[in-house]
Formats: sequence, C-alpha cells, structure tokens
Amino acid sequence: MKNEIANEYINLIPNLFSSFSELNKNSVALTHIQSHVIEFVYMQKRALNLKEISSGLEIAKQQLTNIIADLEVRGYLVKAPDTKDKRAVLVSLTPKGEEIEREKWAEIYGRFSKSLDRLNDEEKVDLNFALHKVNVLLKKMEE
Amino acid sequence: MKNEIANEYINLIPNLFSSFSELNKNSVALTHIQSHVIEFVYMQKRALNLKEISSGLEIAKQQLTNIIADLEVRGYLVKAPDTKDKRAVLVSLTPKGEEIEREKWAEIYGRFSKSLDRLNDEEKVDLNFALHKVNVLLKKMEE
DNA sequence: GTATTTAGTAATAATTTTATTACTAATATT
DNA sequence: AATATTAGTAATAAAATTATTACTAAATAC
Repeated sequence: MKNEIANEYINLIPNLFSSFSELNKNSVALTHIQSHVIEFVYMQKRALNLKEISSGLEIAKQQLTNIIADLEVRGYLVKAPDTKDKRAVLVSLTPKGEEIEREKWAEIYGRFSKSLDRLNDEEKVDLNFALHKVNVLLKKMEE
Repeated sequence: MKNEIANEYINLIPNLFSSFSELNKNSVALTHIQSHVIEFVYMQKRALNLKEISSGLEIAKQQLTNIIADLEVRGYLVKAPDTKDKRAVLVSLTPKGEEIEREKWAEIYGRFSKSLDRLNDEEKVDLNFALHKVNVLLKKMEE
C-alpha cells in the first residue's frame, strides 16, 4: 500500500512539470539564479535565512551575500535580523518581489483553466475533489 | 467551478515544491545547467530537439551546442538525426543519463514514504485514491 | 522557384556563477 | 569559561553562462 501511494506521488511530479517549466519565464531582468532565489523564498511561504536558501538551492552561501544584496537594492526582498539567532538574517519578499511570482502563476493558472475544457463535467468534479484531498493530506504530512 | 479547480491546482505546486528542490542535489559533477537539461529531457519522457530544450529552459540554443556536446562525450545522452526534420537533431538520455535522475527520485521516494507514517490508515487509502485520480485526469488533460 | 524562416553550429567578449580562503560575531559544546 | 561550530560577509581567481554575430542546410511561405 505504502509503495503504491509513493508511486502515485512520484508520477504526480512529471505531470506537474510542465507548469514548473513555466516558472523559468522571466518578465523582469533577473539572472537565472536570482529567479531561483525569489521562487524559493516564495514557495517556502516564510522568511528564510541565507543558510536555508543556500542549502535548498545548492549554492554557496558566499554567493548569496551578493545575490541577496542586489535583489535587496532592486527592491525585490528585504533583510531583517533574526531575533532568535542574532547571527542570522531573515530574508523575505517585498510586494514587488511577490508580484514577479504572481505574474508567472497567473499564466500557469490561465493555461490550466484552458485545458480543463478537455474534461467533461463529471471528471471536473472528480478532479476538484481529488486535488483538494491531495492538498489537504500532503499538508498534513508536512507537519 | 473551473476557478475552484484551478486554485486547487495552483496550491498543489508548492505542496510538491520540497520534492522538486531535492532535484537540485547532484551526485555526479554536473553544472547546474547540465542538470537542468538532463532533468528536462527526463521529465518530457521523449526525445527532444535542441530548440525544444532551449525554449523550455529559456537558454539560448547557441549554448546548448556545447552543453549537449559535453554531456554526449560524457555518456549521459545521445544525439540522433530527426528523420522527420532533417535540420533537427533528437536528444535522448542514455541509461547512464537516466540513472542520474533515478537516484534523485529514489531519495524523494524514500522521504515521501517516511512521512506517509503521519497519516492514519483511512487517510492513506484516501490519498492513494486521490493521487491516482489526479494523475489520470491530468494526463487526460494533456492530450 | 525564389525568398524567408528555422534548427543547429561556431567563435568571441561580457557577465554571472563557482570555488577558495579568510574573517567577525553569535551560538553550541564540553 | 574555553573551544568548536555556525551564519554571514568579503575579496579574488577560475569556470560556466549569457549575449552577440555569423554561418550552413533544410523547411516553409509566397
């Protein structure tokens, strides 16, 4: 049973991959790595310190000093001291930074809505229910 | 209804994002861009020409000439002339190239199986059913 | 059938990313 | 309390990526 579920999960990822590829598309002038940083912070939905970004994206923390500084100057993110760990700095997106991501998602959203037409009404109800269930349960598993 | 489904879909992506991040982890010595190329070809599950990879990853086709050549020399992929379009070249992964991806997926699989324990039996059944449904319907939508 | 567009290759310079070493200040270990 | 580890910064050289221009051969448009 457990294996069966894990296999379904693994299959899910390529099914979503086309949407993920969409995330490469940049409207503003960001380098690939800058995009990834913004995307990473956005996806985590919380402020992150440099170490977390560094290990999450497999890039050296020394690089991040510059990358973050540039993104901060350009108004995409802000740094704030971590009160829990006084060595650390917490990075979060500004509204301007979040806007970049939202634009990408709007396109994904649009494309998806369009291909929904290929399903009949019963299938749409099923998909809605199944997606909701998956989201609820995956979230529970994270806790 | 359509909006409701699209929203569930959009929510799904961040729920899978932690798994996607895992895909950054390289066991062999590949540059980030080389990894992305291999991952992209793997995800599409078919041979691709350079243009498709180029536009899918938002990198110039001129770059790919070198990247692909290097990956070919190192045995991760092969090029074959496209019989349909004699200008084009079709790139596909060798067993060695596929192995790189499979290793990453094995880890994702393992992690997922572990966190499955946080669900009770009924939830597991539900998740299995829902994931299966989502996969079937998403695939149908692609057609 | 000629003109235009497209897929791929090639070479170069500019920019970005990576790797290395070193340092400060705060935290964790003992 | 001394010691080791960790988060972040900084500077530099090496390597990888990006941008630009130009070219060939095949496909497409007219």
